[in-house]
Amino acid sequence: MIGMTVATLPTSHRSASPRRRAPQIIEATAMVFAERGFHGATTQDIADVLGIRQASLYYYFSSKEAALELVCLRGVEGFFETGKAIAARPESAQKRLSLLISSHLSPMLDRGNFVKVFLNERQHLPAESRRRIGRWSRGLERIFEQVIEEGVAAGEFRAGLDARLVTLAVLGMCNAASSWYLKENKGVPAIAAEFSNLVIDGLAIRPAKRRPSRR
Amino acid sequence: MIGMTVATLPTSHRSASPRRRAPQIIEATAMVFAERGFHGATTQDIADVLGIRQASLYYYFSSKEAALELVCLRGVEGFFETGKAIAARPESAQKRLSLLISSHLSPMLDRGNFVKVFLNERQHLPAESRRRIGRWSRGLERIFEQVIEEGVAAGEFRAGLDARLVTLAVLGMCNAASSWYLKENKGVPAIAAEFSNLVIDGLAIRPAKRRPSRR
DNA sequence: GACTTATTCTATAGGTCGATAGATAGAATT
DNA sequence: AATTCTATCTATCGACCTATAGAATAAGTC
Repeated sequence: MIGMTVATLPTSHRSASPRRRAPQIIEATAMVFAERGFHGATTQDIADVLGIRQASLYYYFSSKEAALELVCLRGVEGFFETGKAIAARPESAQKRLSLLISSHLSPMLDRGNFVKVFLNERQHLPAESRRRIGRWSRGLERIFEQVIEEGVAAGEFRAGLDARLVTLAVLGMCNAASSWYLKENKGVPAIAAEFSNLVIDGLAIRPAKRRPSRR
Repeated sequence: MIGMTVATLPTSHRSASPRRRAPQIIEATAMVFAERGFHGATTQDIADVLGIRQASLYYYFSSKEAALELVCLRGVEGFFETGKAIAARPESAQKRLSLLISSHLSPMLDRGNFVKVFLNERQHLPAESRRRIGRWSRGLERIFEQVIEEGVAAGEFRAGLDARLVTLAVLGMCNAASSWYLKENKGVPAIAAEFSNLVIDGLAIRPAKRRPSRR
């Protein structure tokens, strides 16, 4: 009664744990979708990776599209919430934008395939979930946009910049990382640092950085 | 004899002009591939756009993959040559990088679908043409990388930056435009200008560019 | 107007893929 | 030991899709 095995919290009311392998199945699905694209991948490909029969997959998802939805959801979860939390911090826009970039890149590390599938294959989701996820996506864009606008208002960033275009630039830059992260041998922190420097300070050398040393 | 119709230059030695509609067919193909992806699109979809029968397409290309190759080739042609010419100019690295960005964005205007298909679907090309096109792609990356390195060597750009990461950032930023160019209502020159400013100068206000206003 | 070439059509073969149905083996529960 | 549940299997259906073959039409050309 005190709990013999570690994790047997009675999820509902009976039996052990259904679909124990679900995480593994979805991981393999993400990998295959990332590699070949949704329509380019077959359920047979996924089954091969797992060493089970094609039909057995349907114990874990009801359709190929449903599997895509699962993968995409794990590809986006957290982004918005984290972004919102960062944007609300009482720090400078520069600092917050750096943090946004960094937090946008870090999921590449442990869920790169999920993110990649979300970015490249979300267009193939059934209409309803595509719209739902699209709404989320626009929300994240707005977070970036707002921080940038606040930076302008606070006198930190150049006046006259197009916050929308800058947002699209920064997101495009970060999202592209999903396509080369595995090939290039760069750590997420290094990428985040380089991107932040680029976005905040640009490439050109500053005449004077931390101390307007006079003159 | 002086030329009744406008364009009847005798292409080889006999008859009129074979495959007159080829440009139109390839355009429709690019559009459909851009919209649904290579595997998501069917040859029937393409035929529907053109108002002809599915089988009639095979008068213009020998296979669906061959059609993809045609589209991808038109999606990349010119990029490398133009880039090389710009890199060789006797101007500052700043100026050349700006020009590279601008020329990398401009094909979005008239061949957006081709570029988009190249960027998103080239992975589905048959092995040989994929490698060939991949080699080209790496060449363009090297052009950006070199201009950036030259900028560092010339003292125009920050020392210590990772030219590879900056290249990937800039290309990612530019390439992303292919996915939002039609939705957003921004002209190519405006995008190019904003991106150049971002990359060269960053977002932050310069402490003192031309006149250190005091303090 | 007969001939030739260019373009599109009809019909269909052949293959692949997603999905369903029902059986089975093993584990857990009673 | 009997029963229930979990996970996977075998077998297969129907739909869809690429590609081919060959007929039919359109558009000049002699």
